Amino acid sequence: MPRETRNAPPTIKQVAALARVSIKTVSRVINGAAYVSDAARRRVLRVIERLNYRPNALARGLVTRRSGSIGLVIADIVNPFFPPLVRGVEDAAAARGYNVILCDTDEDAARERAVISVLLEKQVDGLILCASRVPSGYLKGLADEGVPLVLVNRVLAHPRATAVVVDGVEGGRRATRHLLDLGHRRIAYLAGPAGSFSHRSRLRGDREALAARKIVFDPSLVAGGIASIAAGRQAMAELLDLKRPPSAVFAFDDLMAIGAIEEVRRRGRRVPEDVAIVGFDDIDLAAFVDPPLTTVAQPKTEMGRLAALRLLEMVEGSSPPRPRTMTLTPELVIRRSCGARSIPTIRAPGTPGPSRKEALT
Amino acid sequence: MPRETRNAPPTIKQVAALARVSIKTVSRVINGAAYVSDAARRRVLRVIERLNYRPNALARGLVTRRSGSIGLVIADIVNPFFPPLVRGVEDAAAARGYNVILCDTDEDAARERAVISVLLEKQVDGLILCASRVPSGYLKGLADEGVPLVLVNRVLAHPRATAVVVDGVEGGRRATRHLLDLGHRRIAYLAGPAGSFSHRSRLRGDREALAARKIVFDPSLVAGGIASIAAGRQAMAELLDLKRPPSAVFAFDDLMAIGAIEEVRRRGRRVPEDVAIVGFDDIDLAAFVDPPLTTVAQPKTEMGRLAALRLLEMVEGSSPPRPRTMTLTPELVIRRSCGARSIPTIRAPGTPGPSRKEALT
DNA sequence: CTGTTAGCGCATTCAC
DNA sequence: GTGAATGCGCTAACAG
Repeated sequence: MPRETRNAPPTIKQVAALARVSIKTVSRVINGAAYVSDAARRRVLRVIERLNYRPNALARGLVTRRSGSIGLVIADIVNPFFPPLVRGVEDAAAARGYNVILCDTDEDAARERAVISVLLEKQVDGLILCASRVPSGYLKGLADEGVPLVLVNRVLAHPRATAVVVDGVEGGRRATRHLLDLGHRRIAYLAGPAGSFSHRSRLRGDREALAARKIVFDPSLVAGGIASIAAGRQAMAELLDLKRPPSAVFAFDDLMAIGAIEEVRRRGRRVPEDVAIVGFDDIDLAAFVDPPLTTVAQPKTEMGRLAALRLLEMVEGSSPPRPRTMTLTPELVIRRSCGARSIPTIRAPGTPGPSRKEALT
Repeated sequence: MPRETRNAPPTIKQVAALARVSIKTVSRVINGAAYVSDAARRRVLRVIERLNYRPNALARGLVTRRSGSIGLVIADIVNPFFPPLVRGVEDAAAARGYNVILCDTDEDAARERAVISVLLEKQVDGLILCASRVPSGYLKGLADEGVPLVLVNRVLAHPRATAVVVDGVEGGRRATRHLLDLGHRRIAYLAGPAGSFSHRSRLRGDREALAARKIVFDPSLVAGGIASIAAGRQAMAELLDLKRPPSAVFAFDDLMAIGAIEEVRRRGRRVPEDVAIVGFDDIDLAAFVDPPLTTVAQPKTEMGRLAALRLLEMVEGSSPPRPRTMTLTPELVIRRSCGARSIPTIRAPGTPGPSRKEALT
């Protein structure tokens, strides 16, 4: 029997009345705690069933100071890097009875602050921040307030903040070293967003690998600044227009690497014969582009899972889990965009999963 | 000055005290409504700033009966079909001040019921259900309760339910007709999940197109049942093992189509020369696989946007918007997996955007 | 094992 | 223009 407006949902009071018990008893059977006589419990359950009663989580949260929701802040769910990560946190959260409120920022610091603010008003029990672009001071302020906080791929020097990062420096080193091992000497870097912590560390790894081989870093071999296919294409174009174009490029992420491949081929040149390309992330697409992309894989789902697990430890436990920063080591996945001896079949996306290593902070 | 535990956040009461006004006045300046003297407002604002006060949305929701959150239920965020859709609803929701709580069901009806239940406990203001697998009766029950409900790619005969669907029958017709126009007569169908409404309509479109050309539908030319690359590969294998294998296949979605391409090539045969393949969805990957996939495009972001807009109309307005079912027409994107005269350059993903048509219900 | 009494933080009648 | 009182639906002490 449909009615005109949203029906007033049944309350715990009505359930109690119909079951002829006190409110508290109903509360007890709902929360499973304490002892309730079997008879009473059965009556209550029957009424709950009949009324289709659902406890109001807002009311509950108001008193318990727990909303049962966590906030997940990412750059953009359409960026293929994020779905696996989101899924990882969702699954871990759901397993412990939490929901996730998802917010995209497009890497805009102002929007990030705004969504964090709203999330906090909604009384989320904690926050997972990916691709965070707000100043450290702001983040420390949150941590000082006592907001459980987990950062992904960014660290924060604060006793109450926690992070899950994959070692971007090492990833950059491995990428560039791979190119060096293949004989390349003019290796370009397709830069990610200037404000990005990941970008900085990958670039650092790149320079370290170069330095280790006594190759001087050439700043003219850096182009880009936005992580997208289009930007990768554009940056590659600039590089190709150089008097002495690079023979290889290490891209901030797979999206840029794919754009770079497109641009190289658009000009009638070949990958990897004319230009070798390494990406970063190992998004699903990477295995399917032509040629399949050699890339530094991040364990995305695992990162999400770990971030959620650590966050919930902070929420439910007392002190932040140790080590405060959990560092995972990324792995080079060799496919065909570099001309190295490649594995025979296309690697199924997400199969091997990079190794994991914890580092103290 | 960090403390050990989460600080007790400031309340409206403290703000009122420090600003030397009543609670109500604070409430007024926060909600922007009613008149407040400039002096009082300024004082309040200053205190809010100083205390870093954030109104407690749970408490507010308890009294207003509005949580400011909507529930978004999808199959799996890792399936490339969903991110653009999710982004569409997120953006539309954010623009009106709503957050979205995301839940994956993996197309499991029991899990779907469970997440819906939790979402309702959290007092979401409405629900967007994609890839819904629960019985219609259950959905009608929700609608009867007065829960604002928008279904995506599924319809529900109920005066208070609303839907955004892309015409799967027409999509199927276009896909198969395209193959027929290319001269194919043995056209297989890679089936999606049996419980899927999208699957049923696409299959129907396929059969209608066949019938229109007086071709008898051959049930042995149907394989599959799961929407994934692996399942597509598997199903294609079965088809290829037939005494009389098909010369073309229409796949339930792009993932299956990509799996099919892989299997065909694994056997040393070519796409489209030996087997022509059409997919459905136009996920980003489709433009990048080799050969680029001809597919029936769904306007994913737009679907999400419309779903959110309609939901919020129901939430904030009185009656469900008309037409109750909004039908979008999908468009065939011709690339190279069918051997048709294809467009010269790779179509940038998501560029043209299928046409839109509303249909009354 | 069970009921009674207080609020949680806020918005909302009313008066003033 | 503003304030005091009431309750949203629920949990948490405490008795009993």
